[in-house]
Amino acid sequence: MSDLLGRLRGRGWRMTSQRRVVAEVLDGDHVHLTADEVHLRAAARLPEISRATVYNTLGELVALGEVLEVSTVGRAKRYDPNARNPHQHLVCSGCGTVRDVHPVGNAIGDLPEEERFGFAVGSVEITYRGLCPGCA
Amino acid sequence: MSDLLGRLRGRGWRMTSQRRVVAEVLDGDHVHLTADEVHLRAAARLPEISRATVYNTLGELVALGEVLEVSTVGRAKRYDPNARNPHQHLVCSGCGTVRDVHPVGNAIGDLPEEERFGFAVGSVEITYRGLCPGCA
DNA sequence: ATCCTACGATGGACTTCGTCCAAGTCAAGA
DNA sequence: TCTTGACTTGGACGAAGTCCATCGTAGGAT
Repeated sequence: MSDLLGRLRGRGWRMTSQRRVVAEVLDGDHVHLTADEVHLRAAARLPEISRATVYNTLGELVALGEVLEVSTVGRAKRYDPNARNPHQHLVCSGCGTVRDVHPVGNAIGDLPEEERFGFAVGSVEITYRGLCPGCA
Repeated sequence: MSDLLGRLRGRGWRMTSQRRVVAEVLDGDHVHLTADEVHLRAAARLPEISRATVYNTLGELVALGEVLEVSTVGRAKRYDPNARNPHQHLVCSGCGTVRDVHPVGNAIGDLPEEERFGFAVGSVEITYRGLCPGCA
């Protein structure tokens, strides 16, 4: 993530203060913010930034593959900047905390041909659920 | 699913025409309706049924473990009545269609101890993504 | 069979999350 | 520095879902 700005510039992204701030907010490991949290933190540095811009920028980062959308049942989407490091998620059923994890094995390979129904399977998302030490 | 009504009655559910209709709509394999679709189909049989009742009933069925919520990024939740038969999902990135699938292997076992961060991991959800034959 | 009452249904307002759009602004190449 | 088209803005809009006061009724009690 540290050189995200450089990579984006290399892809012809017009660099604006808004985009810089959003990218800076999405920095680090185990960061899983909602769009609203991103907006809140971005607004701390750039008070007049609009919600629409945050949504636009997050959408572009997702399209560029720099950020992943994490689906959390029933809640707002979360954005995970750790897209360049393939990983899965471990979610606490109590408090909703999310950790990045790295299971071994090949989950796509585990899906038999006759279970694919002609789909071109491109990716797999795995979500482990359980109680974190604090909630147990 | 066929004896869902009996099981529910056995748990002390008050049986109403609305609940019966919702339960009947959620019948069969590979059924993954959104709340709105459930409402639409229920209303075909019971025109005055309200959206709130459909949401309430779906929520109760989920709480009772008779129905699963399937999270689909960016779209409405879908409800899967096949909860008693453990399975995973294959989702079309184009049209959102969902199929039940049964991967081989042991996904929970694939998560190394040092990647569990002290969590008591109880379940795992796997979502395969790709394009269905129609969308490819 | 009928009566009672607590549980369930209703529908409309409200909230949350997200998208769209027309107008204004500005990064960066000429 | 000038120009221009890409970017930002904020408010309206929309979809999905929740809440709540009120009404209706399933099913036990009589």
